[in-house]
Amino acid sequence: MATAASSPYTLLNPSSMIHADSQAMQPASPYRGHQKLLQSDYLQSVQSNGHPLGHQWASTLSEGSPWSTSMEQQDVKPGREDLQLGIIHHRSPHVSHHSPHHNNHGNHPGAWGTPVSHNSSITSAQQINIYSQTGFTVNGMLDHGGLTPPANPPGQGMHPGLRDTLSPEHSDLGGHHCHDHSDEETPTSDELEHFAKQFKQRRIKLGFTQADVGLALGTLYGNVFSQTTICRFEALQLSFKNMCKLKPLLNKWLEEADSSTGSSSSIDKIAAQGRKRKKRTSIEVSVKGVLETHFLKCPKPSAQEITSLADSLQLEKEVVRVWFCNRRQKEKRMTPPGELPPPHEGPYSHSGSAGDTSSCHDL
DNA sequence: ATGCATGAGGA
DNA sequence: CCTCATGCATA
Repeated sequence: MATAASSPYTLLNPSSMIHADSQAMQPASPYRGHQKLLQSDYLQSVQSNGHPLGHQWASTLSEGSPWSTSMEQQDVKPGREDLQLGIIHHRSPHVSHHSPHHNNHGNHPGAWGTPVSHNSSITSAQQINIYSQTGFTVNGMLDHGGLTPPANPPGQGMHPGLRDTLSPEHSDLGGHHCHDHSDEETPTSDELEHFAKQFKQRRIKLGFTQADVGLALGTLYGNVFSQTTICRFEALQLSFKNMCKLKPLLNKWLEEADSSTGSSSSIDKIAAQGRKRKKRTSIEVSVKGVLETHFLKCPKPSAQEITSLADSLQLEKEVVRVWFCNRRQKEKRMTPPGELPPPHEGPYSHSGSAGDTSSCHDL
């Protein structure tokens, strides 16, 4: 049960509540140009390492990483809200200094496929940093009754169109570069991985949960994050860009948490999104299998294919479409700490010929 | 920790 | 429609 007719929304027009407007319909290749490119992209990556994009994230097993096996740390919260009473008052003298060692795993810059050389997001992040440094600590910010508006949407400042195409040469455009900040330029995958690992450890050490951190970020910088996001960050399950964006924030939090051992987490409940969320549809394993099979054949099925697929699987079209979207995202993120090496071959059905139109057929 | 979902932005 | 960042709900 709980398949197609499980959602209460199914009673109505599934699309009536969403946005069933007739939008501009597009032929077939909306993105990178040609599907062929896409396909080769996928195939290439898969063939390269066995996993897409060939991210070598989990290649850091050199130093007995404590974050793999059975490291179970869920809720070790000593009482963050009541933390004002019996708090952990043991701050480490100096534990924060990462060794400037990098480049060891044969990792090349931009291992994530999309080397974002310079993100405006980073820049904006730095802006908020200085902003928050205006002079109030965690304790000092408790008077947020009036809610001091950071008044700056940090996450919105990034434009996905900044693809650096030139090498780091001495290109003088107009003579404008006068920034001498500490660092946080563009962390490498290696740095990110290390940071994530350290972050997790310290977080646990301090007795904070992932959710706590998410909320703290909100009170500190105005950007709330959920447990999910923090979790994904620690697990390196975000895109490179996303990781880069979050790192400065989390780093700042670390500093704060470290310095203010007697901090009081103020919980801000600004949740007011009266949005009815659709019940999570549970897709049966067998159905998932079918979907995965199709995904291997064609990661980006057309609307028509989705429709027919949904029909045969007795699922809503939206569900199937979303499933594919999520699947693609999953493939895109970096290799999870789980392990890499599946010596297997993913897609066993190579179209073979060189003159493949790269169009998904088969119906 | 993850699966399905929403939404903004983009071509 | 897609990608991408993010999160509720859940296993």
